[in-house]
Amino acid sequence: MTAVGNGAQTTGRPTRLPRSARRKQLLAAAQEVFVAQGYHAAAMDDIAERAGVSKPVLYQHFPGKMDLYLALLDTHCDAIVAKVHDAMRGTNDNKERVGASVRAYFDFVDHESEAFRLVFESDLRNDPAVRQRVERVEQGCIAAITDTIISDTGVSRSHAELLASGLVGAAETAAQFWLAGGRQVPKAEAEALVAALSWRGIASFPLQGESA
Amino acid sequence: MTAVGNGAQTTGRPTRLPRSARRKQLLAAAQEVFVAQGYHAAAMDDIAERAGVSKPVLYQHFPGKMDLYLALLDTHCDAIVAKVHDAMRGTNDNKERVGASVRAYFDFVDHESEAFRLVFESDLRNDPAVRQRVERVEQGCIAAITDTIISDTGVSRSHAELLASGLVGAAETAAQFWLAGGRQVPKAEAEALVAALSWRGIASFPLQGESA
DNA sequence: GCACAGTGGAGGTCAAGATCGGCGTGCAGT
DNA sequence: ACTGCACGCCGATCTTGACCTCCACTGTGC
Repeated sequence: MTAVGNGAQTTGRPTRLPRSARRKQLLAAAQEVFVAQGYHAAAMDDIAERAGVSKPVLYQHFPGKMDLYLALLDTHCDAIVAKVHDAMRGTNDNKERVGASVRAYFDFVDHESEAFRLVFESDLRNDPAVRQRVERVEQGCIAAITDTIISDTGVSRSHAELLASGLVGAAETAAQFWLAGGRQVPKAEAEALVAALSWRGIASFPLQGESA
Repeated sequence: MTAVGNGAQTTGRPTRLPRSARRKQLLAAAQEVFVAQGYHAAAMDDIAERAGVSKPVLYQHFPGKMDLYLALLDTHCDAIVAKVHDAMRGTNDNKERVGASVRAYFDFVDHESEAFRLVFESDLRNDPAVRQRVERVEQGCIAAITDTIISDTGVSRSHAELLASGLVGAAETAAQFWLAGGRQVPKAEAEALVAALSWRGIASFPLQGESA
């Protein structure tokens, strides 16, 4: 049962890989398993088997299961935050910014590896290290949008943060819903729809104060 | 160390409670522990100790840890879906509907027990039974809003679902952000802000088709 | 005074993360 | 080219920890 023949391996026989290549391959295998099963249900045996190696090899590259998970998590956390930041910096047109942000979320979610589940559906939020990273992602995205809202509308920071969190939530949830529903709407159309919803929501904020 | 003296108990000494009262107390203790630690980190010993009883008693009331968790989950899943449904049925004014929905999420999140974490931050989404329930919540909320959107704007169902998911995500994320940030904004003000964002976003949809 | 019911602490089982003695392969030196 | 070596890999194992049950005690009603 340590039999090879899984898709992630280059050859069908146990090959001796250079250190870095083996590491990358192990990360890829771990990601597939974590995404498919979640952290707790994923066994180190599963990951090793998926990679076509034995457990000791895994432990020769990573000290433990958590380190493996955190390595993957860090990669993708950085990715989504960077995408949102780029969306803010890429233009000065706020409507464009909203569109680009929404696209960022859809792209992130639409990536074939489904790695977004590591961030959005982690079953380890109770672990401090993971919690910190996941919260940092949301805080980071919200902060980027918050700054733009403040400088362009003049509402208070706490209000702007709340608005930003709403926009982030809309994009995030809609993107995940779109994917889970089987892409019933073409991607560009879905993005445009959510962008329109968000833009119409936020656009008129500078003009009139929010009354109770 | 099995000493009593925890807040959840009526008396400080081992008391003989009627069946249903004991069950309710066990559920309350379990909820506190699950909310604070998550499913995996919560031990049955912790729950029993929290309730001031011994483990056998716990197992006389619930067959296993999962059953206990599902019982709690079901309660709160029903609660939030019902709240959103009520928000839709309570009025015919769509602006009011949006406001009531947002309030529903804020109320749900603001409940002192923090039970919303069982639904929104469950570390058991990978378990089929739990996944089904959590997805059913989101689907249920989205469906209720979707129906209203369809009947009042005439957009296609798939588009309406996408819009509804965006609104749900905005309310959900904003409510959680508001709470996590320490209620920096008064509740009514936060609700009004998010409601305004959502209403401005959705209100103009019947008038003009969403162009690309 | 006595039977009884229900509690409390100690233990079994099992799964999963983390590790040790063989093995086969490629290489260097002569 | 042949032999000894060193290194990376694998099968089998250990241990921990958490869910789930068994022996002694206590308080009560007759």
